[in-house]
Amino acid sequence: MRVSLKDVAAHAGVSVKTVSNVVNDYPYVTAGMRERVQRSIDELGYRPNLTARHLRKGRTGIIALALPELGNPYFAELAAAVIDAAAAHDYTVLLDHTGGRREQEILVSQGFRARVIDGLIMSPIELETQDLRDRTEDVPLVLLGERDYDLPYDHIAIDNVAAARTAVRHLIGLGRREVAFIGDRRGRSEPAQLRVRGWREELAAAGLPADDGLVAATDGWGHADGAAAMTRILEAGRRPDAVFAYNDLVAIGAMRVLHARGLRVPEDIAVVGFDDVVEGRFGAVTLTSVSPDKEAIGRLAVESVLARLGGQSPEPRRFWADHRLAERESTLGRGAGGV
Amino acid sequence: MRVSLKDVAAHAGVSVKTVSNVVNDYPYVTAGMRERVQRSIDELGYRPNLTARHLRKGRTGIIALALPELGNPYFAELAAAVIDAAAAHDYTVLLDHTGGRREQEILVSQGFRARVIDGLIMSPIELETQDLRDRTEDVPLVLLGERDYDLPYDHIAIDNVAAARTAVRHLIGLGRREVAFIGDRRGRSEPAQLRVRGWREELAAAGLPADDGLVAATDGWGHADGAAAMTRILEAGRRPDAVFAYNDLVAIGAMRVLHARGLRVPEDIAVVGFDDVVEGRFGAVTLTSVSPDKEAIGRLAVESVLARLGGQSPEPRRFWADHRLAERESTLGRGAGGV
DNA sequence: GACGGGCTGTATAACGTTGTAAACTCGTGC
DNA sequence: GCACGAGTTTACAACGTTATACAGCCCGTC
Repeated sequence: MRVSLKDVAAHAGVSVKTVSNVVNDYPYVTAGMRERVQRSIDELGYRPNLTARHLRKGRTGIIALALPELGNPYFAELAAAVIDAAAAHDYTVLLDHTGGRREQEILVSQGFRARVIDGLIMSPIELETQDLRDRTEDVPLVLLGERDYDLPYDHIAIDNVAAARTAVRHLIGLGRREVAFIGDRRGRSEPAQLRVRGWREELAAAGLPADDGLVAATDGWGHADGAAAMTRILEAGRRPDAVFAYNDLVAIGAMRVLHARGLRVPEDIAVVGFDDVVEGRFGAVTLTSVSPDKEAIGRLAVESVLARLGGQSPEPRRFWADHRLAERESTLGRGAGGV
Repeated sequence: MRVSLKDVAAHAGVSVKTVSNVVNDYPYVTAGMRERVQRSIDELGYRPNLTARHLRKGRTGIIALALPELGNPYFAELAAAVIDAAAAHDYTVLLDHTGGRREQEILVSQGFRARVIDGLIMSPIELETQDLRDRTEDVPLVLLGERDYDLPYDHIAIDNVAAARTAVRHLIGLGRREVAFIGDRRGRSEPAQLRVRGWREELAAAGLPADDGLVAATDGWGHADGAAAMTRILEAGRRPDAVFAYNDLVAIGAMRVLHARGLRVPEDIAVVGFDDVVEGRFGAVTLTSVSPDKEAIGRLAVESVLARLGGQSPEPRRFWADHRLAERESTLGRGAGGV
């Protein structure tokens, strides 16, 4: 069995609480006593049992981060940001993946990790407002990604409509007139809808028609989905001169198809992605992408969830993280580009 | 405050233990009693406190997985495999990232998560044998990735030398004679050394010289490292006809440079990567790669660590997971290829 | 020289759960 | 009518920790 406070106390000939005091840097311990206890601690190799400590304290020091897809580097990079932000507050992150499936998202939001976590940060894909309304769990929850949940939860997002408009404006600025959108999900995803809306608004602002034949829906948001959607557009006889993709993976999948069919990026078709993942910086054609401030998102998420730990319920807030457009070869006009 | 067994017991007018028995499906509970207690549980919305349960039971139901880099899709995909395998045993995975830094790896192996996890699966990069010998923590540890630690820990790996030989043999089979290796780390990484050894052995077996000028060291194993190393080789005036990269990211970074300099893959230079990440299947030129059986690795890792949970210490074992060569365009010979 | 007050250390009781063992409730057999 | 045992429920202790409250001690003060 392992060494507990009791063992150390016996070894040093003091009370359990005194050892605890030394461990916790309680001020009223004489130097001599501190040293004597410390020696026993070192000798026996004592290390505190966090489970017990947290049972007593009511906190575990762990927050969960539920993401739809670890394989998507955007989420991996976001996870790194959250982990770092949590570490700055001495918190550890328990990573979950939901696969973006509603079933699983409900389970997680209902806290099937019951009581082992202090808070939950979740990036939902299919979760519905009603699912959250039904939530009984009292562990603080913070949502990532823009959704119009009208619910008392903090929310960290970037302005998807504005970001999409930035991307489309950039394409139009290159002289493109037929801009396709790849990665809609037929109403099952709010972020996708918002990006489509931004696409539509910006086209309208430029006096261009928003052609629904150029909006391609996908099942998921991986490389293969982008490739399939691009193929579908081309085989329908359409030949847009620009593509705005839901995310970088979709964009890269689409570019793969363009390349395979001999269409040049950006000369024939310019492409803009979303997320600014590292992968987009190393293809044969580097990818222009909307770049959300992942560090800010991670930091805000951790801070929001920790702020609610005390049990206080401040007004639910919506935080907007910044984004910018990282311009690269896939939309190269007269110059610019690079990594 | 939250609902505890005590509250439910009071509400139902029974003892705490009876409620516990109902919760745990203890067989000797009458149907009537079970129903009555269950009603109270539902009414009060009771949910067990895992911290307390685990303090009592000595297990937390959590295993940690320490990986060097979440941003590398190989590790993300591996993590998914581990999470799935753990879920099959009702275990949850706590994900750590060490950044591949020795300092951090030591910390993790020494269990700074002290007592909150039942076991640890770790994929070390810089960790030394001595660091593990100094390990005092008694949480079961399983190592991923091939290292020649002569230590009593289970080990899951693929045969790196054999895998590297397969890759190089494939290149030689295409008629290539000058095969570069990109991604050595000057003795600081055992897997890299083993892959270099495989490269060397296979060249020797084919009667070809192993030219050290064609072995490029890198600082890390990301896209940028591959790009930098490839640039160095070319600027040294070398022009190999094939490249075997430490992993896919390095390979993709190298291909980016080749493309930028107008060298064609595979016509001028064939490329083989390692890990078979999804990203490699969607570049302009799809990437041939050594494909480790990630599901098997995840499953074996979880099973090994759980097997040691009881405190028994069976002989440390070394498990070999399978690998195969996934052939794609970057080594296209006379036919073949595809996704 | 008794008294008050700041400094140290300790005994005890929790936190919420489950294992152990004992106690209670029946129906059955003699 | 009573012992017996199988079935059911309970009291208690324990997991390892920390909060609370208190008991000494030393010191300076009146």
